[in-house]
Amino acid sequence: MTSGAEHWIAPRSSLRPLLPESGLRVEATLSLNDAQRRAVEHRGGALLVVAGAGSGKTRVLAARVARLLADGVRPEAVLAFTFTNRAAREMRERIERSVGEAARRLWVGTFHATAVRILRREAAAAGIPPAFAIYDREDQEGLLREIVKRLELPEAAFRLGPLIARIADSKNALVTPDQAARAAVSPYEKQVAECYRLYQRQLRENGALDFDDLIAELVRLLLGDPGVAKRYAARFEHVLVDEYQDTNHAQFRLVERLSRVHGNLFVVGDDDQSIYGWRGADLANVLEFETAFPGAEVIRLEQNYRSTRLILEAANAVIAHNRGRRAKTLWSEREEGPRLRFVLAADEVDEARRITAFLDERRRRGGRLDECAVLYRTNAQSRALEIELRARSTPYEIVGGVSFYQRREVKDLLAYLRLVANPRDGAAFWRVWNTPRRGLGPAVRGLVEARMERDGAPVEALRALEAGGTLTRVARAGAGAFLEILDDLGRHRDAPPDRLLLRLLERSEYFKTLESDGAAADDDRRANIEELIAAGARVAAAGGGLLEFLAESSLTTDADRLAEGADRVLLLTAHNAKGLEFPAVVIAGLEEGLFPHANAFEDPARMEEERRLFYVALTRAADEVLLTAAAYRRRFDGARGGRVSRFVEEIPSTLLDAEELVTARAAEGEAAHWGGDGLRRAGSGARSASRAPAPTRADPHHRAVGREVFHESFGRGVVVAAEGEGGAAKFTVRFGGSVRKVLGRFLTGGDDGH
DNA sequence: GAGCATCTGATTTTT
DNA sequence: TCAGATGCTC
Repeated sequence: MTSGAEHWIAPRSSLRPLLPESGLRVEATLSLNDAQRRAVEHRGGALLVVAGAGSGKTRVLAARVARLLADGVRPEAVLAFTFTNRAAREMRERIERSVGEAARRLWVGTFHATAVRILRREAAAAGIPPAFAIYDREDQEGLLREIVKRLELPEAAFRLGPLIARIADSKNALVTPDQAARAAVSPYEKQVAECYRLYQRQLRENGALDFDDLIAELVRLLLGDPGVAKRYAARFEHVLVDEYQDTNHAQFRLVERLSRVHGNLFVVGDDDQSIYGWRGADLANVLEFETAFPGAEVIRLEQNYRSTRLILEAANAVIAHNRGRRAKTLWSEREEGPRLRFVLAADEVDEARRITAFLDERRRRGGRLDECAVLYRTNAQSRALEIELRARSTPYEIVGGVSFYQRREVKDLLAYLRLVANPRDGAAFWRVWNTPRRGLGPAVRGLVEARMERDGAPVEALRALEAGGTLTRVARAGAGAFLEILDDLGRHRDAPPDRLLLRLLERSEYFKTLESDGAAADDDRRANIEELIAAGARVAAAGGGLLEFLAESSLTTDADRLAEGADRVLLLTAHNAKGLEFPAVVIAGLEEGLFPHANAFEDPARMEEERRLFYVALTRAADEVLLTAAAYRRRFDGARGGRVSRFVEEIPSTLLDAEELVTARAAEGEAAHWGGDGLRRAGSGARSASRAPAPTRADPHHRAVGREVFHESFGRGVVVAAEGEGGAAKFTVRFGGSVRKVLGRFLTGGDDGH
């Protein structure tokens, strides 16, 4: 088990960090600056390292661990928490480079992976099945959908998303269903608490834990079982935490419990990079570190080794607008570098075009695509970019979105394996009991559910029904076929996961279901299945089995699958970009309502988090930054125009090279009409004056785009888009700082075509 | 029970 | 715009 467990915490060999920092090749401790060295050589006790962006925190963490080992600390006495597998992998690799083999015996992993590792060992004490399933978002939704239905709650008021978020909040705060019920005041809160209670019962019956349970159950175990708690706290002489600003209350308690015997707690964090408040991250863990751990010391790392001075200045200026932070100012010894560029595009298509043009231009200067990343606030923004990049044959790779392990075919196959590991896993059972089709539907489902009252596991309930005489001939045959597959797999449960998958494919004739779909989609699916098999083989090669494979599939995200080598631009959310760096960074969609997102408008604390997110995005850049916004953007509910993001305005104009979309008409000398709030800076940049006319498109209506028009109440404006014919024609017009959709007949001037 | 048409809600971020 | 859920028909 131990060697297997190592695997899913450890890196997959084919993956490498995207861009090793330049100082990396130098032997770790040789090149440390004074503050870094003080951190690495800290005598022990609690230490908070406030590490600004690009200040070499990963290096410090790795050097710290290497130092501990050099001082004679046993590797298995060192526990290091990270938030992403990528960070865990990187840390382990760095340590391995300086200390070699011993690094493998360290406990380095994400909070969740480490929690799984401990919970599997201590399942009996924790009162959970050792082969517990790990439920993802989809599984959670499945359970809660049933519960909302059963309680006959109004679906509109009890949407799954907010419901899951509330339950997660409770778990992150270590609040049990009972406590939630007692604390509930409003009828709504009471019903949420009831959902939570039933949900938790369902999880138990399924032998499953959700993500938040992994941490919460471990904390509960450590708090409730002094024996176990003492064993682990005594074992880990040194506890380290990366990205400490992202810890929530449950994680704080976990860290606090585990470090209490030896008191050697080494945490690294940057309050300015806290971007997971919505996931329960509590900035107080950083801001009040010395209170929580009396006698704790604090060391600041403020020298940035990544970005040019201008980029850093811009980032400092923006983040200075936040109040709740530990004051610090990053500085760099690097050159000044070019100014940051800002482009206002007409719409998201134009924006994508400008970004592609930027990439092309950079390539002409000799740059490589894999030095570039396009960052955005929401995954949906990738679509317009993709279309344009594809049209221009510019290679790209999207990180995030629908991840590999969420693909239908992958989840289907994994559901079979989940059932082999844990027959009580209802979510997995209902997912595949009739996939591929075998004549089992709602009628039989009712029978199975009734029978489950007695037999518990759905697999056993179905078996009982099949053996009995109640099923129709078709259903009976279907049930028999399904059970046969599960039994067969069960007999080979100890086989390597890839063998198990191959056996499953053969038995279930899963490929046959693919043939009914379109050929292209089929090829995709086949490729995914092959990749899944390869993943299984990798786990097997590392000594892991079924459980390790399933854990890996649950705890691995798309961001962890970044491969190096290919020369392509990376498309990813700002959240996903944390911890990465690139010579050139594009931040797209810088509009009020998008970045910062509209949901943060009413809440100053959330607005500060948006700003931190922008700060994170900006500080990913080493040499070059392009900021883009679209005057109007198509959304699922129609066209929407906005103002340029306040974050752009917070960058001192001396650092900004503002290149704006100027219409054909305006180029003749009336650029002022684009001068809305965020756009006032026309002319501050060297190349702002004469841009090409607004983009033309095949659609004839777009002849109006770029025209200057007049509206009775809104005044003068410029058309950014048009649709419809004649009197029904609608125009999207930018009036000063705002963009509105208006009917053509209310417009005058320059509008000859309609 | 399967397959098709229609409707609806979603888009904030993820271990 | 689109994917998934729901409802209807065979």
